[in-house]
Amino acid sequence: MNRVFALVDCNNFFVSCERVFRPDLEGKPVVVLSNNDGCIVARSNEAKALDIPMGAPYFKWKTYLEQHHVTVFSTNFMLYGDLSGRVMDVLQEHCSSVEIYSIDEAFLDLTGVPDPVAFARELRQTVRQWVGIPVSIGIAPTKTLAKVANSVAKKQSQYGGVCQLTGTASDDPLLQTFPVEGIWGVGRGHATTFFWGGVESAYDAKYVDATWLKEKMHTTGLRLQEELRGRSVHAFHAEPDPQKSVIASRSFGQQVTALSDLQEAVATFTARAAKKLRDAGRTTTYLWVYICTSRFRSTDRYSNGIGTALEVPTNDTLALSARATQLVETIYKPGYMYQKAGVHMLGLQDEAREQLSFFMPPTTTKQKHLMAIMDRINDKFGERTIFPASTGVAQTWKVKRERGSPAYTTEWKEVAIVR
DNA sequence: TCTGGGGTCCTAGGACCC
DNA sequence: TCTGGGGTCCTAGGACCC
Repeated sequence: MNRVFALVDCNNFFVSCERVFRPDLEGKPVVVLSNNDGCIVARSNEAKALDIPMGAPYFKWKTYLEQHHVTVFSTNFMLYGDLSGRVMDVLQEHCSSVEIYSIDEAFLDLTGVPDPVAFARELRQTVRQWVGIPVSIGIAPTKTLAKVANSVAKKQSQYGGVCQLTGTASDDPLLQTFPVEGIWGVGRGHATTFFWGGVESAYDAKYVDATWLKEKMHTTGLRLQEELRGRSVHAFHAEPDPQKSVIASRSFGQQVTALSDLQEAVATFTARAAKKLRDAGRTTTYLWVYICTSRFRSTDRYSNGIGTALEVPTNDTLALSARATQLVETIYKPGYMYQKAGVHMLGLQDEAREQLSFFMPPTTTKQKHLMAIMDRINDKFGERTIFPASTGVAQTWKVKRERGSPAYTTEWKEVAIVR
């Protein structure tokens, strides 16, 4: 039996989240900035109509935004995460098989649903009513086609937010109008390859010679084509795979030069990543640290990273911070204006599967207990209520966030007040 | 002055072993 | 002086995603 997938995608998600609490901004241009107020990462349709590009640096567009009375928000991840959870709850309530794909997207397995389009229309209404977030839904026998259908549903109002593709030749007229670079999995590199091969539309990619495709894009290309032809290659994962890595990194609010500042920042990011590990019940076996100057400056650039395999898998903040600050010291070069630092933890394992080493003692019960207490306090009273001294007190490198909306749903002191 | 952050997957190439 | 080939594991880096 043919599978039927749906892709539910929130429209302009971060902007829609802000509008839930600012209904006066409905119909008006709104953008949301990335961390550090660096880039524009979400735009309302009205902002898109003003030709404000995705990823544009804020400082370059500030004047233009003011001139056109665009409302600007700093990023508010607590709010977006919370509303995302509420959207996913609604989806899970109406469908038994949901794969959460990102903060604003989920695949549903609608195989066996008698009228998927009618189902999707109703679901769309429900999410809008219950959570206040508008969504678009694409339906198809493969994930790639569901993505295409979703994109069409979002951009062409005559579809009313729901579009279905079948995986047969009846898709072809629509695929002819769909640019190849809009396909899921086609980025800049593959788009260039397609361009030189004369492949312009999704239709062209569907019927292009498979030998050529394999030579140029290897299995990635072949899989993409299979999916466009209606044969499902990308499996549906109702249960998420265990996470394989965690990253914590930030650009600094202002550039720093001192080793001690970098170590403080790296210790802070390490603490954040280690907390993620503990929350997920995972440990890490490999720690990687990097520091770099701004990639936009033309001179005096420096970037370097270094990693180390850990003798004993751990998620202990103190142990990891100590290693991380040592590593920073080995790659630090004085005289540079550092802009960013980060920590990657790789080779994650299940916490329960503790491996003993001949050379090092296992993480002691005492250390685990300390971490548990620290987490409990910080979960209850807010991040960094208590923290290791290595992560610093002044944090001169801390991010900038000048136009933030309140944490309406996750902080009692900031809940919306009805007048 | 000011340009995001967190992930996954794939491939190439080196090290090492037999 | 002559100097193989195949397999596996690891890491780095590219490409892509949201």
